Amino acid sequence: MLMSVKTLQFPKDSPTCTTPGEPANRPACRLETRPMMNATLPIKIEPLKVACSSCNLRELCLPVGLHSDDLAQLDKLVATRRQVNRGDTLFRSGDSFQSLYAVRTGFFKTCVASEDGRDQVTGFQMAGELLGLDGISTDRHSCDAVALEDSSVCVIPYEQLEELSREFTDLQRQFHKIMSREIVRDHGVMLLLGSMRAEERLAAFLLNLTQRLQARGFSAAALVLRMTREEIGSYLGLKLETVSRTFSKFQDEGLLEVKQRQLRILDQAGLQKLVNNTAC
Amino acid sequence: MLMSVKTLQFPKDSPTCTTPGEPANRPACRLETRPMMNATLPIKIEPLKVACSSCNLRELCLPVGLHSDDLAQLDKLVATRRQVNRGDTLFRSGDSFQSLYAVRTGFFKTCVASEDGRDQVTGFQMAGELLGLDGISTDRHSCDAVALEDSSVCVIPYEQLEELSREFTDLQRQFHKIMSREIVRDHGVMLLLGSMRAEERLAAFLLNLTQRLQARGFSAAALVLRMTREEIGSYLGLKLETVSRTFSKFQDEGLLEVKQRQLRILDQAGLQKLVNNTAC
DNA sequence: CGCGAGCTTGATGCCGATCAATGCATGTGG
DNA sequence: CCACATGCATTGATCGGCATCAAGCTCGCG
Repeated sequence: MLMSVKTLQFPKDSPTCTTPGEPANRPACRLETRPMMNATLPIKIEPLKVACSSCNLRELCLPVGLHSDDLAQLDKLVATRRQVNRGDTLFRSGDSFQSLYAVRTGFFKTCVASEDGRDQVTGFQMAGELLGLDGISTDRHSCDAVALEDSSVCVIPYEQLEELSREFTDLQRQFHKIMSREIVRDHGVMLLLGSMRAEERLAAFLLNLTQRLQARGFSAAALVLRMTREEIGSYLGLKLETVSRTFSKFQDEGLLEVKQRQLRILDQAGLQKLVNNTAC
Repeated sequence: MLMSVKTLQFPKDSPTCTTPGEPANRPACRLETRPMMNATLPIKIEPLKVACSSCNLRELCLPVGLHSDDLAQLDKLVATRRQVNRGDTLFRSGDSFQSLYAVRTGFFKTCVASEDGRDQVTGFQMAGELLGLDGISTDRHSCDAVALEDSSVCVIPYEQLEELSREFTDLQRQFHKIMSREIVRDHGVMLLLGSMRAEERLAAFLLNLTQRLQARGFSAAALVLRMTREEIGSYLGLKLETVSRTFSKFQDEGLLEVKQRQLRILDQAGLQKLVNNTAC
């Protein structure tokens, strides 16, 4: 979240994707209220044939900028999908690292934990975003990835990705850009956590969220939060009460309409101002 | 800084390097007090032949795990050094991205800025650490890298690195690990900024610093800070007064001996306890 | 209907920010 | 060499934003 922060509102890299418009968060992201179970059921591996070349996320995901030859190769690599139900983990800290995952549908959070129990949400991932980059460093994952709604991911075996990217320059380049972008994003979050006040943090968070939804063809104005106040708070370095109060404040000021997890952005410019006009 | 935080004190990846021992921060890192000038003088490019294969940092830097063939290739790639004097910038946010840099001697900080002027130190880099990974994502740097003492870096032309890493699996792997490690480190900093109190932050910071110095053969007990209280504060999301007060508190408690920038760690275990025992 | 998870809202207190003064080391110019 | 300026660090006094503690509320579900 939060690219270089200079570009909070208009990330340079947001792919071109026409935005259909209003109908509040499309039903595509369904949030049926099902029991939130953390039980680790036997993992469903669905060897459904999925072709990157025909995926409607290809302009957002790993294949960005690849030509048909390369894409055909990538199709061979990304052969399986995996379904992850709400509340289930895709991987946990300590798990051995084998694959990266591209979110196909659904929504995830990643979080790290310190041994004394505290944990910190380090990001929220939606369609087209990659999960698991943390695992490359030590061949073990260093965070948990948890589905916040029923989701499916494309499995990208890492060894094979390395192999393929030795052959295809464009794929190599794209992969490196994705890793670098994650680093830049993280720096933006550090800036947020290190120097912004509660209102600014929440405003920045909301703007970032709507941008990313918009890039995926959703309305920029209406959205449904996939995460709890506590998860937002963890991500932003705030307590859930503060998040809640700040939502209420924004509502009082006419910036937002808040009904539990249903949000409507009424004054985007007003939110943007909050992020910029700090001290003054 | 701050790897996965689980491993704050003993990072798995710290290379084996015998530690010579006591003599307080070796004079190698000299800090002659020269005028702190920010003027951008004509950049000195020193085409000194530097061989990774004979560099005493090769067990800490990009060459980790490479065999002699690969190393010979890397030597061709990394042909130039660049001197960066204290206060000068190696690169700035917005500069076009061409190369990565490996710190050879000296000490750097990197910082990002929001357009309203605030800025945030995102890291401190010492010998063997890589600078510039942020630039890959957009072909422009997204942060400033500033030398905190007279330093020299090895210039690693990025295009050539990509090329070479297509040829040499080990180099590719090592490079990916370095990027991933940076991501993991960033997550650790987020945990710190999002959930720790001032004392814990400073303790974690000091422990991390001494670890890294130790990995480079310096004493774990005595060190000279290369950065100001304000820079430490920026990195840790605190004000300089808080940093100063916390140093004093640690001193009162017998954990440290603080004399301006000269530090002596008196009770490492005590600091470690602070990081773990939070709310407890 | 009643339970529970998640959300809202109020009252209070504390940690760290802010404001301000002083100290200390270094460098400069008379 | 001293007086002074400058940059950085320390320390105190005060203030405020957010955490904490504590009720209630809402909504979906068994």
